[in-house]
Amino acid sequence: MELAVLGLLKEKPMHGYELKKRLAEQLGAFGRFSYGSLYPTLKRLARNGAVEMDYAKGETPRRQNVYRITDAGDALFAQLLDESGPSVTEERNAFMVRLPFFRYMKPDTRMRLLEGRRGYVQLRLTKMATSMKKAKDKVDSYTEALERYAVDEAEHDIRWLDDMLEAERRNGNSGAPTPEGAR
Amino acid sequence: MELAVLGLLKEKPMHGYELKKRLAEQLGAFGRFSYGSLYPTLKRLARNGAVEMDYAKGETPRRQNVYRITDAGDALFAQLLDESGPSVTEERNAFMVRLPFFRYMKPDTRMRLLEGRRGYVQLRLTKMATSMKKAKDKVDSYTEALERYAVDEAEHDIRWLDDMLEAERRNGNSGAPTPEGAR
DNA sequence: TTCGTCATGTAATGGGTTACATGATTAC
DNA sequence: GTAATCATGTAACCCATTACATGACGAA
Repeated sequence: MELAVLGLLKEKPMHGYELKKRLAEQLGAFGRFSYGSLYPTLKRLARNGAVEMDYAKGETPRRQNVYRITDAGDALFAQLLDESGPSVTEERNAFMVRLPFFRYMKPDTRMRLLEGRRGYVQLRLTKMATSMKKAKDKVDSYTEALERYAVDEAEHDIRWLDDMLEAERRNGNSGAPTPEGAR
Repeated sequence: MELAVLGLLKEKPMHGYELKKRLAEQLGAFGRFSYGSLYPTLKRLARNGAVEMDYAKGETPRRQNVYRITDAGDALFAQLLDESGPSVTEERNAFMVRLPFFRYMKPDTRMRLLEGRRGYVQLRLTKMATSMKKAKDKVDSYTEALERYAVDEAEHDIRWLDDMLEAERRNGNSGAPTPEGAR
């Protein structure tokens, strides 16, 4: 959430309501963003100096409370992008929420995430194949539908990730040095 | 989490470790289940009398602490399945986690969920189409990839849900009465 | 004897969810 | 005038995440 808010504010200053709309529009498929978490997040970020409001301190206008990202906010955002650990590659939503901000990443962070996600999805696919062979015929139609869904999605994801990886290598010049034995 | 644990325990009594493995196997693609939430959940369920352990009270054996669902647990499970509100149709993972337990639902609860989810996905699809037309050409390739992913998924989901709905109507005899004008 | 995996938990921390509460402005 | 939507927040409650801590058992 913090990350998404900072990323959107990097584009341009906005007030909470607008932020909420942008979040719903762009990331609505990969997470829910309610006022109950948005405003506290904004408050927290303001407390830490990552964002600032444009109205004179002291007053609390009821309307259009615009937030602007600060240098500290920029730094925090960069750090959040860079620190992305296993939870980002293992949770689809966490991964997807970062996608619109890939352009702010260093090329090798991008590669790390894409490859990390691909590896994870591939691993899941293997595990699913194994466990489905074991439990074969013993599942009802709903579980079967779930399994089919999960397998289809994993295969689709891998194709999709491969496309992105290829595009990344084509123009991006990766960031990873040429592999050892490849000269 | 509670729901998933109860659902698995309905199949047969299990200890925590086994439960964790089953969760990872069947639902790993739609949520992460760690010991840090599993054991507290089990504890909570035990406190509320929804599950019971098989060892003599007082002792705490270090090994194979088997949990069994009680009648109260059955009731709680049924209630959780039936109460599924908007969050279940709006959050893919919440929906998917329920899928293996559809067979325990009343036919009309099943229909409600399937139709609810379909409606929600359809709505998202429409909204995405609108907002993409507005922001056309102004998005970078990563955002574009995200949008394509979201649209593809939504379309796939609708086909998948339609298949399930059709199957449901074919044999299930729905539970919904024949529509008014259809005689 | 050491590695993997079986097996069970706790503690702190933090953040999300739901529901509530309020009021201005715009369009019909 | 009234409904929709713009706009901002708070409070309580709960639960998930992460990291930590421990130890037995089986196989190599």
